[in-house]
Amino acid sequence: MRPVRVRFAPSPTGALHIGGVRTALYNYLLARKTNGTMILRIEDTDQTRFVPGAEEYILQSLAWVGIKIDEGLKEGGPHAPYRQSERKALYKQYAQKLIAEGNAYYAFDTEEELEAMRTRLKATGSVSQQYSATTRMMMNNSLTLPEAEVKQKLEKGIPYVIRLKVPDAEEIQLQDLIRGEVKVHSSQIDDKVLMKSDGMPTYHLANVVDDYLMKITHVIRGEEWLPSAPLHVLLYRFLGWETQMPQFAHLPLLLKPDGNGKLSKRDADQMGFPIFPLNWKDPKSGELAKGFRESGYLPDALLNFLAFLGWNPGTEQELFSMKELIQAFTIERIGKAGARFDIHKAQWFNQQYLKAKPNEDLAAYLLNALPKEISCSKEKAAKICGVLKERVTFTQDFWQQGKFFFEAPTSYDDQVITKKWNDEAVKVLTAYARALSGIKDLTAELAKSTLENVASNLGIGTGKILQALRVSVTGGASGPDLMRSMEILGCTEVVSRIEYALKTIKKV
RNA sequence: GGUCCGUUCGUCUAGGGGUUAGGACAUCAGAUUUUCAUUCUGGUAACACGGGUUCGAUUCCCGUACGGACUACCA
Repeated sequence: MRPVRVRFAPSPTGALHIGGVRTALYNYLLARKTNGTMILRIEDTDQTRFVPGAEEYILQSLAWVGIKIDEGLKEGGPHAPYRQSERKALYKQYAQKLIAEGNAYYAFDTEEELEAMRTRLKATGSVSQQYSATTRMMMNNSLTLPEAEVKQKLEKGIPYVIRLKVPDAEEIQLQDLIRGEVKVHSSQIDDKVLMKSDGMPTYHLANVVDDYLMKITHVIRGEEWLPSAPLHVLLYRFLGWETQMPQFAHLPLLLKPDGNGKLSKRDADQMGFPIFPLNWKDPKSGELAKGFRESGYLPDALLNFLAFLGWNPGTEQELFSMKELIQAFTIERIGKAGARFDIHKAQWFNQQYLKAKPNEDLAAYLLNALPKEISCSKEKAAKICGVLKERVTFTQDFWQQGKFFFEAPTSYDDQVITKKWNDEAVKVLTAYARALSGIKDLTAELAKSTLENVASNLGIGTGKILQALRVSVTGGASGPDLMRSMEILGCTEVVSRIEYALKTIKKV
């Protein structure tokens, strides 16, 4: 396949949600696979919805998951600027061209007039209340007004919008890479606003103009754009760019876990799991939405999970590195139906990735979570992660499950005490602590053999007192391999913990 | 309401005119294990429905149902 030029074009109206990350990912995979170019374009044509920090958030999110941009805000590129608000002046000429050629027109209708039109149409039982071929001649625009009056209004600075003059009876078809041929009758499309009264273009115009100017070859975006795709085709045609029109691929949506509607920003946290890559604090409401990163997910695990929501390689391999994804990815293998977002699968992926990581890498997560007053060497942290890695799902589990390595227990698991803390246990533990205190470098093997010796000397099976030993050393009823844990703790600490337990735990 | 898109185990999906409809997650059971977890083995579980086409449809076609998206001077 020839090198593609693809773009991810979010609007900075809030946190980038996970569906957007997947869209970015698919674009990125295709770009890398074909040795093409990944472009990031910020679609900030709606000034009323501008959210401070959103743009930076998008950048950081993409960086975190490992999607690298070739052309964009920070990277620059031959088609800069990559922020639509900074390209404002550019769009007008194209709108003007459309007007000059009779494919667009000025409209002066006020909000009230538009509303009146809709209610009037509704009252007459009309099936649609759109500004379209059937209604435009009843409205306040350059098609109905005398030329002089239009000119006068324009000169006087009366607010206006520019609308596309959609042909009234034409079958518009497009070839979608995922869905095949899609046909829509032009009568179903309304006379979309191209230029808003504030002088900004709408998405429809801006997106077509920029895709053309930036030489985009493939538009890969969410299915929510499918209904307006024919409109975009029309725009390409009127602008004389139809032969250079990019190919379209409309991705299946990411649905809520219950399948009821598309996964939306509002679902964050309410469902008990993140849907944003990073923590996001809404600057208006101050509400904090949890991110995947802060919830303990690894970026490559999240990416792997996301890649499989709507795409699959057709083999039975499930674990894919970014490199492998790039190699295996094809648009043909993207599915058509919406995919429900199932966090269980994401957790499983995370677990797999955590397990596969070298202990030294994992150590960072533990070190990071450590309270300031606790210090720990990298080597020790790596060791701890090593014994813990088979049992963690999230990065923060290393600290949560490994706390006992740093803090001697002050309370003990009740169930173990009632069930396993008996005379035999006390006898063995007392002897064990004594036996251990002579040892300098405690290893797991030595800890085990010493325990076996002590126990067998007393005629007691080790199995019977292991739980008691665990509870005295860790305070808990379950945890990683006890002998290896004791090796990490060191002999002195182990002995003191056992002695403290022996003193503290009173069996009634 | 209209337009468009979709529909294989609970979930993500493979498959495709003749298959014991495959895998993974989840779930259940058993095994291993010093606990819990891991791991291993096994089980439950799906082609939305109705018509065609065909010797034969889960697969192709048409309907219906259901779901979703869109229907803004939002993207």
